[in-house]
Amino acid sequence: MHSFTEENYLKAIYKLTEQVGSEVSTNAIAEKMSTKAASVTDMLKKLSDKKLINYQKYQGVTLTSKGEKVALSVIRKHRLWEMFLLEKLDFKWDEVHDVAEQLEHINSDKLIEQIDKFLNYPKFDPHGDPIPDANGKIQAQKSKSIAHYIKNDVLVMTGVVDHTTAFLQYLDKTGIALGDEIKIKEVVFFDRSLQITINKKTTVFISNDVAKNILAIKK
Amino acid sequence: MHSFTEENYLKAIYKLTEQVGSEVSTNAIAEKMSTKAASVTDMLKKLSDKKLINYQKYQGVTLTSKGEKVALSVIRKHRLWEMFLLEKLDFKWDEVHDVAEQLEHINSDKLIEQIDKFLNYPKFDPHGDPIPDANGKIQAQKSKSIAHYIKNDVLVMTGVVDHTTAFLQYLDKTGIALGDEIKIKEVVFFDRSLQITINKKTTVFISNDVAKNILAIKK
DNA sequence: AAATAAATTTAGGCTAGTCTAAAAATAATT
DNA sequence: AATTATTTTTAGACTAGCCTAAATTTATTT
Repeated sequence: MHSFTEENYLKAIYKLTEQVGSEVSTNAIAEKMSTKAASVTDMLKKLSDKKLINYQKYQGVTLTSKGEKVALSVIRKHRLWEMFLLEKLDFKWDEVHDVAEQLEHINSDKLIEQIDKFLNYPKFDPHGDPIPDANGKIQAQKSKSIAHYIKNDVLVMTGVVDHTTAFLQYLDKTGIALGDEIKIKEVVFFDRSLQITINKKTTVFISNDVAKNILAIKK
Repeated sequence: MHSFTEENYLKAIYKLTEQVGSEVSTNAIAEKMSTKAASVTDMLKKLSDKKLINYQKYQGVTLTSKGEKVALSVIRKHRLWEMFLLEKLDFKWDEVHDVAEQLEHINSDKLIEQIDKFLNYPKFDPHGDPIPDANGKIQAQKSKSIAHYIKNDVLVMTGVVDHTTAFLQYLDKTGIALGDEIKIKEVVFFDRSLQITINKKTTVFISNDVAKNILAIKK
């Protein structure tokens, strides 16, 4: 297997690649990993020897498909553990990250598949980020705030941007929950507030400020 | 915090101390840790510098109260995770150990307290071994097989020795489960079979062979 | 009590991952 | 195009944990 450190480098490279869309620089990795460029270079050589990254001196790096598979597996575990901590163990939003950073390196296929089952196979974590499946396949579309969608779009609520209890309570009261179907009935021109239908039943109005904090994907 | 390796050494020393009842030898630790005596000596120096063990060259080691606290915390986590895997994630007996060995090193007070709560604060793991509480306090008595007890003893069922599905199914059918009150009504002299009352309700007969595989403590 | 055997420690070396300081390569500026 | 600035890599060193081989201490026999 791969060491914790190797896994963390691969995850960092994956996420940086997502952001920049091309080769990732040594300095960018160093910053993300809170380490020094020289240390990164050492690790890049090792990962390259193991065929986990494509690396040529001074040219930046990309993941090989083998490396990407490892990264996606770590991300899958991270997101499922976050879900588990939040939903089953009453963790608060600001408490989950550090623990999930540790749990994501636990090596046991059975463990993570059972956690997945226990959570009833969620497709998105509550940040709206997609959870890769056991084969590393990832839902093509990423969640966007519902402020980005247009009239008549039919969506699935996948997460929130603002995780304060105040906001979560507002959602609760309004009757919007993870997994709900949301249809955009109307976009009010002058303030971009929305009229939406939840699960084909109730119809509510929400401000643009609220809309910006609700994540969804097209159904 | 302490490294995984340090935690594993402390746990090994704790368990060996339980077995031998006095100072633990370098060789015994080496064998338990599947490593070489020279490596153990190195680690003993480090643990001694950190005041986690009492160590004098050639004289064997004992844990300091600080070291014992760490060991008990690791054991607590190990036993709670085993419980969790077995009860909540449908793991089999032979599957839990390796994963619990990893999970026992996850560092988060909140995590382990929530797991404890989620399991409804078990006092014994299903081996019948006591689970230390959050302060490292451990139930004084260890579980013994009910074959050790005598007429009129009132017990709490804490675990099993034989974890085969065949035996577990037998217990299930007979109506004996973890946490049940078991009263020894009669010990048959010639074959040491038992008549027991479960939860003050049903009374059943079990052979000595079965009794030897059921763990309990005095109520 | 001396000699031998067993256990333990020291000495020196290895790998993974990190660091600082200096050298080399690439990018930006004049 | 030449110079300067930035980025990246190399060189050499450090710690944690591990190893083998040799030295030392303790235990056991004779």
